[in-house]
Amino acid sequence: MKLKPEEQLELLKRGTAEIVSEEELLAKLKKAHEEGRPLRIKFGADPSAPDIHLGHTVQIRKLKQFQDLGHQVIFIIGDFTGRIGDPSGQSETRRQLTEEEVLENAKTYQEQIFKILDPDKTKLVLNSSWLGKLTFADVIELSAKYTVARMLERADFEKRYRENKPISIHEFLYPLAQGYDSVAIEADVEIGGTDQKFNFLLARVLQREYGQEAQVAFMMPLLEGLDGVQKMSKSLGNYIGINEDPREMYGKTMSIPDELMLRYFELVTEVPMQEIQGMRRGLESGSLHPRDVKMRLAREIVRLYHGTGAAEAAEREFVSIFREGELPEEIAEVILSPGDLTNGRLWIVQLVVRAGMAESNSQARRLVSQGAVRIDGEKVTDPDLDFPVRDGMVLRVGKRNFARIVLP
RNA sequence: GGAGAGGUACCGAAGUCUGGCUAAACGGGGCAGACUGUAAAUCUGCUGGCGAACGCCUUCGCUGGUUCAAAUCCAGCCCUCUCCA
Repeated sequence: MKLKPEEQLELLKRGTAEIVSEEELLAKLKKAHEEGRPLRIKFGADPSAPDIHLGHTVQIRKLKQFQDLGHQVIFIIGDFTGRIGDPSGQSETRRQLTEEEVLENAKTYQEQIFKILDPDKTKLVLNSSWLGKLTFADVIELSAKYTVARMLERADFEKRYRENKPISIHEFLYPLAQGYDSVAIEADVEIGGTDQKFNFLLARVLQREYGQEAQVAFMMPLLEGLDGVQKMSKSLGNYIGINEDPREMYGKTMSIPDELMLRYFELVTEVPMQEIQGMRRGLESGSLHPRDVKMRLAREIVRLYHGTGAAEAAEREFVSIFREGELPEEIAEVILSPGDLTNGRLWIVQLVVRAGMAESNSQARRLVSQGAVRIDGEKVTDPDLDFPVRDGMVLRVGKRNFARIVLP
């Protein structure tokens, strides 16, 4: 596909938070077009978290878009910078990963990103391959190119400085190292979240210092997670992973706040903008039910990672469980051993724990007394009850946790 | 190097002077229930462990001490911040 630079720019602008600058990007696109060479699109990934979720895909899909327009993606695994730890708020210096771990993670990354990216237009590299070679003198030279005052412009540094929280010297090296990556690979464009703006801009300064043309900083919004407030992240547990089970994916999508639906459509699906605008109007006028729009969203998302069949199946099951109160088609089995039972009975609290639905007896006890526990649809509220166990009975805790109890 | 402030549960933050009534106020977050569309808003309950408990065990930076009793008093150590040099 060979689109005109102006048309490329128009497509690429979808969903972006900020581009520094559009003019520069257009100029680069034009130059690439004329010279018949692809732009080098940089993307840096954290080496320690190879579990890709929808939040990551906002950026990865953008990379894909560049690829579709004929450009080259340089996917950097930040194994070296990972040792420093991105100074985002309170994050601490991370444990240094072993080489094996890094390679293992890199492999996992590949498996996941190539669900979206085109392997032929993706170059996967480790930044230790150049950062690891810098001498102390090189590092001094590098750090001489930026000042403390400018470093403190970075929001989280500034905040911590103002709040009298510790900032370690080595944290200053992180943006420098990341910027040096751009120099090392001669990046034309760097894509990432808005939280990376400072680092991206710093890279521009460094590239010029090292005699290169500055990269375009291409910032995508950070996708809010299931809670609708905080950014999607694994540690907050508000994420939808692209490797998740279709049903989970579908269900999780249905639980996002309504206000986020259109944003999700724009950022994590391939639905054309025009259609999304149509949905917006439909929602505003009331001709579309928010629930139906969200179901479409859930379908789209599942389809991208599991295919149309799985998406439809997930939807059917969702409707049957949550609208019609049926049981899921597949229920995880919990196998009890004869020794667990006394006269064919098991303490209800212990049953919940054994099914992995509570971490302690106390927690399970609370769940029972709060009415969260059902067996074969019957609510059990007495935490002292010794329940007669039947093979194949279904335990339900809360809205979404099911287990089939199996006796050997 | 000197002076001062501080380290409390998932997070924030009281409590420390005047030891016990403190598994530790309050807020946030989380979980569960009601209502729903596994949405939002709202209301309610729970939010260290132990097969009842006003019972026992573990928990207020670490280690030790005083005491019948310590988050609270004492000593040493570790860590953070501020000001001075």
